[in-house]
Amino acid sequence: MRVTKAQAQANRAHIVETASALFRERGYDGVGVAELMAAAGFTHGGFYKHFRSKADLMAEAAANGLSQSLVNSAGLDVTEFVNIYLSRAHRDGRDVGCTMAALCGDAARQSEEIKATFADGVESLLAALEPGDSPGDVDPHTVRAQMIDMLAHVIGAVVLSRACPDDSPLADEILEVSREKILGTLSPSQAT
Amino acid sequence: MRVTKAQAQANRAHIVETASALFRERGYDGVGVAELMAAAGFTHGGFYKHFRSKADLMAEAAANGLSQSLVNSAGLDVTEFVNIYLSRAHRDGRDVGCTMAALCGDAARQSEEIKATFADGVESLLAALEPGDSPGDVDPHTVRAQMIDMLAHVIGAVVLSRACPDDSPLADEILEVSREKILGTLSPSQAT
DNA sequence: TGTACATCAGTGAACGCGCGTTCACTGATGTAC
DNA sequence: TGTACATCAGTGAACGCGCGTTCACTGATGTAC
Repeated sequence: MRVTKAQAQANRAHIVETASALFRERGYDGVGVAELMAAAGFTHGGFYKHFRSKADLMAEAAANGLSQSLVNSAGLDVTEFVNIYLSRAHRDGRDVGCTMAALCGDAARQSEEIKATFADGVESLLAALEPGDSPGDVDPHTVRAQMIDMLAHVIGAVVLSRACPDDSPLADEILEVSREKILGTLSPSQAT
Repeated sequence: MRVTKAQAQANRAHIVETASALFRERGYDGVGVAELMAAAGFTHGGFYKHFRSKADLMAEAAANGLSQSLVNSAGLDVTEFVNIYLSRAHRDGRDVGCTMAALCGDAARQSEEIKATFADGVESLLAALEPGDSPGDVDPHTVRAQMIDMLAHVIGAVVLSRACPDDSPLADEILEVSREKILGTLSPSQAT
């Protein structure tokens, strides 16, 4: 039953990606090792040939998910980013969506290692986004503040919207209202 | 070992409050029935004399915690609310802080009943806060939109800040930047 | 290039443990007369 | 008001179950000669 080195490496990566999606959908406590390995197409025993513990995988899955978000949004104009982030599709697609939005509530209760991974994810995302056509303020300090605030804002809107019942008017209202307000903050003309 | 009807009722309320604090601190999956009852000063067997299941208690604890937030912030001017909400003290005191900020990430994966409880909590909070000295727009629709957006915004800031390592500069930066931005949005003069 | 042996990714049963829940029991409270 | 009995909040042992983790085993891959 031995497998090629390359194949083993690919299998490992596949497990990490499967875990990343499952954790986003059900939370760290909501997915067991056995279920996870089954979802990835393996039996659970082999898990410890790849990872020292479930906690190790959690950290790796977080890093993987965060860098995935990075890839998805690198070079995106802030306006595009906000529109995608606050779409119903993103809110309803937890497993393929932003790891921060899906797991930052859980991350707060996890190890310092995982929290550090999240903090790194925030910094990377800030660096990857294009500030867009801001008014005259190209002061890096101001731009960074604006980006941090924007990120907290969109995450809050998605997280709060997800906490409402499926198909509830309030869930959609939160998304729509926040999108308008945030875009208004970003564009040169201070629209409402 | 029987106990006065009034005492039993008080014990029940005490269990709900203990649960509300513990769930906020560790999440719904992070606290077991036995540990919870011990924290409230009882043995675990008696739990089912008060609640049909752990899920039932979760819903009740959520409702209790949300109405607690309501009491704490009823009649508060929005500016005061934001200042308190985005304080380090609130971020670091999960167990005594806002249930929405502590558990909305978890709520998204729970029953529709719990989600409905959260949605009700949002509506109640919106009704309880004083809009403050907004410019000229006393249009209820506009005020409501502003309040929803503000709520998503502060929750996002707290949740994201909590996902960063303890005492990390970024955690504090998120809080400070967001506070400035949000207060700027609320006050008549559009400060940065 | 071919043969002999070591390696190790993957398998599936088993481990101890803590979970949510049930149950027989206790004894003070509540109720009926 | 006093007595006899039913109720039921709280106790603590026990239940089945799924969890994270360990282990002996398999057999194709990798390596040494």
